[in-house]
Amino acid sequence: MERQTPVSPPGKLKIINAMRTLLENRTFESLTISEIAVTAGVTEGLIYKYFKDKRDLLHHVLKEHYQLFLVQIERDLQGIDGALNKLKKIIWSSIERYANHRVFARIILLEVRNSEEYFQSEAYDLVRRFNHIIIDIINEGIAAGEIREDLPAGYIRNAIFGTIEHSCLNRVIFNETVSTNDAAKLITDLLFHGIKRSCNGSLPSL
Amino acid sequence: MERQTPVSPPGKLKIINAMRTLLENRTFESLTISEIAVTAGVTEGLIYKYFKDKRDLLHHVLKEHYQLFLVQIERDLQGIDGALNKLKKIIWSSIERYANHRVFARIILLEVRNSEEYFQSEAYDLVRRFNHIIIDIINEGIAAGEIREDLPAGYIRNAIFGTIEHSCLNRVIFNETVSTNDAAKLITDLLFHGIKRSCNGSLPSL
DNA sequence: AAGTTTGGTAAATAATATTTACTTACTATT
DNA sequence: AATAGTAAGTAAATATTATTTACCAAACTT
Repeated sequence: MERQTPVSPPGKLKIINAMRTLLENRTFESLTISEIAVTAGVTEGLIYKYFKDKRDLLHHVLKEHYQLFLVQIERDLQGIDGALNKLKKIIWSSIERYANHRVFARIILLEVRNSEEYFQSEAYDLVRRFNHIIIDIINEGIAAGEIREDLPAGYIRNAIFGTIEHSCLNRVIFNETVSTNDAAKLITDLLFHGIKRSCNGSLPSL
Repeated sequence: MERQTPVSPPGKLKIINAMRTLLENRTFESLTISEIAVTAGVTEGLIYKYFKDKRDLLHHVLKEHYQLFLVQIERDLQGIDGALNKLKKIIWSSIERYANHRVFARIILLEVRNSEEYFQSEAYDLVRRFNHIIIDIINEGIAAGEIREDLPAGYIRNAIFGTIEHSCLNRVIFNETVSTNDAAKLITDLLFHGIKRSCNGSLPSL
């Protein structure tokens, strides 16, 4: 028995593409199934053949985005040595992603988290995988003496992502534009050296 | 012409209380207007007399919560000198609030941000006011030489709230329980001194 | 060639947010 | 005291929209 290449039927692809297109200018909640169906050129019923409900369709689109992002991140990290250097790169990549994919920034930061199903979805599985990557790097840094050992790795991860997300949130909500490089540099510096003024605080060696 | 004390009619109060009660165990989206009306002991129509829509009712409940929180914060800060000490207290108060008001933590962190109206609501006005307080403290700290002057105040604020919110998010989603004091201490230490291991990093003087 | 799966349609259903038209009671004014 | 006006509240109608159901046709299996 050969394994069939599970190529998606055209209708399914059209639905997914329509969803992505509509999300470009519209909020998830404001989209109606009928609208999605019309844009995709299929009937409403077909959407429910391939997706459990409207949210499930969103999660699918999001999952595809995360898949690309994870590939990109793995690639970005190649050839970089040292936990702090890796974290620095991850911070940059994350900010760059939010800046260049405003739609997904909006969805991820604002629109998807208010359903319990999201945290059970395959999309969120990929978020977990990403988290693991970070935690591993942090632990590597602690073991190597690069990162303080008196802070739990989970808190460090929360600080990194909390800071990034909160910073990007303002950009999403109020449509501000900031240079990715500047933001990444500032956030890295802040998280690595802290906000307190001290003997070595203002001269980041990195 | 005397100014009338604008005392809320009983129906309105019943609606607000019903909403608060229902939110205790239920997610906002899952609540129906009819359910809220039945719980409040009023008819559905009355809800629309006092609130523009379901969301507006949520924003009202949230606003009342923020009002109490702001009063509490102002009080918490009294008698504390030094920007870093004030920030430390604010971090503690914020974490304490999320820990002791899990319902509002859920609403604020997950359920309310996916509507544009929220960012125009009176509830969000109070968030802005809170933000101003923080920014002022940060600038005070920079002026006094307590806080690094090469980091924009906005980024510092984002780091503080991003870290707090991200940390509390995990607790809300996965129902973890962590001691407020421990979390506050760790987060403060992390933000003040950074994650990088350095000569003075592991011996916080605060 | 018969049976079964797959891609797809079209209309019915059901849930539920919101509106409308209407009552009743109170408050102020002359 | 009569009346106009307003605020609190009701009950039912409406309208939107997600979701389900029943059905069709082509393709694939054996």
